[in-house]
Amino acid sequence: MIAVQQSARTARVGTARDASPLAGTRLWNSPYLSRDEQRVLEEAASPASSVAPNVDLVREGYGTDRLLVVTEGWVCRYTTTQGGGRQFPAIILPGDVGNLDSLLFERLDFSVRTLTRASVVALSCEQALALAAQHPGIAQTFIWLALVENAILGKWALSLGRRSSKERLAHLLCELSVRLDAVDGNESHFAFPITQEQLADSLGLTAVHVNRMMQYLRAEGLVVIADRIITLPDVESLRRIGGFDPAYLHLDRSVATQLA
Amino acid sequence: MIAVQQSARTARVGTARDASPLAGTRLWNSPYLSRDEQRVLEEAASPASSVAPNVDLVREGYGTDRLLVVTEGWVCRYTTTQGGGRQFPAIILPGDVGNLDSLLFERLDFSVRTLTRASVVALSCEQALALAAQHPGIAQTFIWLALVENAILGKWALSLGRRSSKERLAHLLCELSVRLDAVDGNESHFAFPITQEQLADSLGLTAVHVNRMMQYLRAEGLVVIADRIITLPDVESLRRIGGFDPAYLHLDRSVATQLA
DNA sequence: CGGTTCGTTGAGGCCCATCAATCTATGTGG
DNA sequence: CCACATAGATTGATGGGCCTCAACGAACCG
Repeated sequence: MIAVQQSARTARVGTARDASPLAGTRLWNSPYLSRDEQRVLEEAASPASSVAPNVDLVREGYGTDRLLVVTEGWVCRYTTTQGGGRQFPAIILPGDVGNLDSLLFERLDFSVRTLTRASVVALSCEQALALAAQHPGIAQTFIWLALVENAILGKWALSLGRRSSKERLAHLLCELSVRLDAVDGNESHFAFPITQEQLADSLGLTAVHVNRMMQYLRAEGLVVIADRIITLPDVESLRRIGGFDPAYLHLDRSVATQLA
Repeated sequence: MIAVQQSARTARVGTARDASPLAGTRLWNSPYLSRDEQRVLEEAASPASSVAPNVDLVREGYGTDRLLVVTEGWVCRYTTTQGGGRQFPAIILPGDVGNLDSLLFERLDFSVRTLTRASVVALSCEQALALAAQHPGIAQTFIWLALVENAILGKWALSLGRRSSKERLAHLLCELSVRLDAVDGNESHFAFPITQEQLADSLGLTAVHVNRMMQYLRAEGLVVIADRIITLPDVESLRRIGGFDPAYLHLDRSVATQLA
């Protein structure tokens, strides 16, 4: 099945055959990098290290001197209110950078935490900044990564502020399917290791209500979940419900077309 | 009154005496720019042009070849749901860039619209990118601008997802007072040209409910509004209500300390 | 002075939170 | 291999925060 291959590909970005642990990463696949710049980045990257689920990689108010590039597993950013409420400003999928902010900021204003077991490649911030200063393509890549994050977060804000719970869930599922490159025709199929409570923290809802909305989507035949694998048999309908238009992910010039 | 001077300062970033229309702008005041880089940016900027209130500068799905730097007035980004719901992912204050995304993206995934009469300085995207490639400080400045936008939006997501309407409003007022550099001791005082409907679109609420929460804050003596000027007599209490901590604005290395 | 925008107020209702219990799956130690 | 513990999913009952609809007042303006 194509879908299975895709979910395998998205679950692990780099393969043993690749020269660099960064291979397949958005940082590495950036359309703004020359071969030379790609090579320079590769050399600066540390080997991947494995991290258990539910581990904080960085805590809000603290900093790191390393950029964390996730190559396997799901990671989140989270922030909390004084009352204990938790909200994810981002879900970080294989290939994404977890803490781009560390490039310029001493202290992060969010925490970064693994949702599943994950593989993380580290890159010295100092070195990354120095490389950006020497190589325009690397600098542009960082700008690009930040702008795409921004675009995604902007749509999350729209969901959080103006969409019903059902629409929010549908929109998030559509976004994940596209970001994981798991859309195959009008179907989508990918590993879905996240709990309903974590979904709730992404959507600004309670786990109980996420459960009910998930049941609704299942009853409509728009979502099938089995063995932590999710199938979206009718992506088009789900997109209509969520008001999802993939344009904001700006995949036109990125990895997707590079592979084509 | 110091407060009045501050509100004047924040309402108009550049002054007639400044050589460049960019003067006072976050782009121009970036801590990462050398004098030389500042000068190069100045030369690339067009003179400021005035725009009426409620005018779209760019529409979602379209693009511009110009970076729009707001030097006077308030501007917003907005997105809409299929049902007509509107949400601001950002409020753009004097000194901010309205459409950083245009640097790299053909089409914007939000619209940019004036809330008040505004002055806008344009900067060719092509030229800006070329300058970023030649001048590391300019490239870092763009990264910095994008990361700060991201940090702000992340906190908005926390508000939208997990804070009550009262907390949301308090948090936004605190954020605006700091971004406008209008905090003076435990008081704050600044021009407040935004309607309650526009506030609602920032907060993911209805105008009716914003009105009620505003009344609540006024009744508590935490907000005073007269002649489109807002006064926060007790910033500390307002921050406690909103769970506001200005760290996420990352002002430590920026304009504020540059002026000191 | 009439029109328009914005702020204000009230009544009623719904979406989603809250609280609590049950069920299932997984894992773990004896 | 079973008893038990734990995490996650599910279900039900109840309530509240915010929305919706509607009307009115106030300020501004040509």
